[in-house]
Amino acid sequence: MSEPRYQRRKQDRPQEITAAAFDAFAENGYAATRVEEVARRAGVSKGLMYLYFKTKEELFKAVVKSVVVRRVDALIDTVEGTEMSSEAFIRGPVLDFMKRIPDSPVAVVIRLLISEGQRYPDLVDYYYENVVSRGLAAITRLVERGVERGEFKPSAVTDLPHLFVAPVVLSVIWRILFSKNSFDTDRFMETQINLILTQIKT
Amino acid sequence: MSEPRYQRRKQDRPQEITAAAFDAFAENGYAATRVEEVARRAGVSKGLMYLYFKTKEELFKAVVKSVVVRRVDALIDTVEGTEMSSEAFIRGPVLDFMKRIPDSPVAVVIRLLISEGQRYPDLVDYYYENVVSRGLAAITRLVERGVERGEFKPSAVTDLPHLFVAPVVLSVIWRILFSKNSFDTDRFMETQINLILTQIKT
Amino acid sequence: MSEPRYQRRKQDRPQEITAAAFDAFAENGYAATRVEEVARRAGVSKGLMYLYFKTKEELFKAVVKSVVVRRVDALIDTVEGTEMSSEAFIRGPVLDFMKRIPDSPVAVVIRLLISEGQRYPDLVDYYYENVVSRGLAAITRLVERGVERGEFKPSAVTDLPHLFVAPVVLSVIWRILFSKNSFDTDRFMETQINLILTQIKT
Amino acid sequence: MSEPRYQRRKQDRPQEITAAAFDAFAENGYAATRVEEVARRAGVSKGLMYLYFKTKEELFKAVVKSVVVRRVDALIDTVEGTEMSSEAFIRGPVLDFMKRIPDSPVAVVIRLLISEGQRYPDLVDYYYENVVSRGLAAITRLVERGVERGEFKPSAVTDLPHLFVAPVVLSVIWRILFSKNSFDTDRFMETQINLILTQIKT
DNA sequence: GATGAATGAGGATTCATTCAT
DNA sequence: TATGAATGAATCCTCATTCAT
Repeated sequence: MSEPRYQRRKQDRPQEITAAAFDAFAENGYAATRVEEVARRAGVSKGLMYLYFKTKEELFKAVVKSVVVRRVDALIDTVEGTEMSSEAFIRGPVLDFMKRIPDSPVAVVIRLLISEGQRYPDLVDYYYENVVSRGLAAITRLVERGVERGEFKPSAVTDLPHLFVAPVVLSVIWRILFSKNSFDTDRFMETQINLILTQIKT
Repeated sequence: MSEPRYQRRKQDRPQEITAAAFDAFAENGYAATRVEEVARRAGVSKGLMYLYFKTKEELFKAVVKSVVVRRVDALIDTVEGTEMSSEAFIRGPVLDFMKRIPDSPVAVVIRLLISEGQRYPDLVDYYYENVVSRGLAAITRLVERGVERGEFKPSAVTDLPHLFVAPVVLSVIWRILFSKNSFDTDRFMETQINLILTQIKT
Repeated sequence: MSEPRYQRRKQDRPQEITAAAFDAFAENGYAATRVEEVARRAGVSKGLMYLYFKTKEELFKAVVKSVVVRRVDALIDTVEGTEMSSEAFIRGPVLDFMKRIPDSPVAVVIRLLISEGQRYPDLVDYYYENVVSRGLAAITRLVERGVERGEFKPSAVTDLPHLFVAPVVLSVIWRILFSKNSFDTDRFMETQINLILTQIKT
Repeated sequence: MSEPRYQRRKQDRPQEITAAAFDAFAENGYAATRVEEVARRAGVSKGLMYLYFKTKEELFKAVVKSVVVRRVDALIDTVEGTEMSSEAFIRGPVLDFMKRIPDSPVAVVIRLLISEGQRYPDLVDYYYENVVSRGLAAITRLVERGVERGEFKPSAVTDLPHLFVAPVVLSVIWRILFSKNSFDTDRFMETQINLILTQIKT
């Protein structure tokens, strides 16, 4: 009947724990989440958590690092590999990717970084280097490729990939804070992309 | 350390305390700031603080509410009162206002809301209604006025004032997280405004 | 009827707490004594202890330092100030002092130092310099004075003040460990003093 | 780190574990030594340790009991068996034995007993009966034999074998606490033996 | 027998809040 | 009022001990 209350599952534990911690942090934030609560959600004892993560801080860092990275890499790879026109690529995969972010774990991580980042500068650095910097570089590359191919004309947009990202950031923050006053973030992003492309298309 | 400079008058106390709390929260976040630290900064005893604010939460709410509101109202009033063309108004006062936000207390409040907002929904509501909603309405009105006057053509921008705000939000978040990898947020906002105006101008 | 459960007695607290801690450490040793237990004995809350002593370790150090020092100084002063013959001084005040040690707080401190000293080398150094080294120097001085006065002949005892101290140390350890198999430590010390004096008297 | 060198034989396990525990306790004391650390040093799993010693306390008792006993017996036997004069025996084997104690495991056990003895009175009793009491009896017997043989005259020393032991105890404590301010404990013990023998020789 | 993953009671420490002065 | 000493619930973390494998 009852589950064995004692199971050896060394392989899966770290992920189970970070997953549980992710949920807990997402709901209550880092400071307000008790280690015991994470353990409970992971179906594990408090002590076991400390076998895998030396401190609550380390658990936090593991949680943050466990999210995102793969997704960015995937997108970056596609940029180079695709046969699509730059515009089609932006209106297609890039926009899709952007639209998914506000509902993805990324939004949670952004919230956590904003809340706790000041105390974990190395974590912020990690994120800047692995996600932000590479993401922006990918967009820049995409625009440059459009220029090289004669699809786009040179413009300020080339050094301001932030223009593409701005509506995503606003949408994420909006989702975090004002989910009950939602607005159509998809259309918002589409409109911004339109603005940009209209401007730079040859 | 920092002795109170003069004998403070009682009626200034609450503001002095919220100002001290604002600084402390700005530096360390809400959870990591001790009530005692706020008292020390305000040059006041812990006990006295509790005379003005019944709990740390209440102090937090007072801090958040103490920021921003006046500024938004001022801008909103100007929209109606001005003789300037809509474009000139946007490129002038509005853009100036936007540029100042990332270095203003607003950035701090945004950080605090993102960190702690989940636990204080009424505070988020307060902000939404008094700042966000009214700010966006003001932008919408501005664009509409441009349309009425024949300066702008009707477009999606009318119901997406968020387009104006997006670069501000990104800049704020950037300042909070990546201040050491700064980029030219002024030029960023100008470029976005350009994008929008180019599109909607008749 | 009931004692007020909340009393402001800033002046006395540190001593009350170290006194309570001394008793608790004496009974159970450092590691086995809970901070809460010390607080209970001091009639004080756990939290208050941390107002006066930042950690349990610091409390421990304060306890150790609170004992002994005055006594050693007093004896040392007397050595120089007295008119007594060296022999009379040794058989009188010195022997009395020695006899009292095994039942004094010093015995407790010695036990604590032996138990925990390895982890607090600075505390051991403190004791060596303030108690051991000065105590031995005082004895050496006493013997030298006897030689100068022609009461004693020069001998190995001059550089081995430890000979005077050895029975005290054994008595202390005995008291700590074998109090239920007590032996006459007073007579033991007298006999040792006799041995020494018989040997060095002119 | 330290791989077990050979496939150990089962019958050696308990001794290997107590030896490892002895080293660990010697370095860090009982309370500060983790069972896991002992297991690691013994090249054995934690679980296996609990097969041999039901609790950490039991292991501690085994460690304490594993030391010393044989040496005392050996010395006691020699007292009766020897052809040497009492003085020669004391200045020879006995003094040698004494000199070796401060650097021997006995010093560690003394420290452990002083630290933890209060909680393990049966262990202290065990030590008193098997080591202290018998050791002192052996010295008493030795002196008595000297008296019987006309080498020594009757004196207080007969019932104060502690006089022989005192410098050993001081040396042990000194070694434990002040090893960095070492002094010549060998000469110290010799001088004490000299004092005693000079006094009691016929 | 062995292992070491898993458990959870126990203990140090923090800090918002109270209240005697 | 004003103070800051005093309180104690809350929470992180450790480590002896157990037990599935």
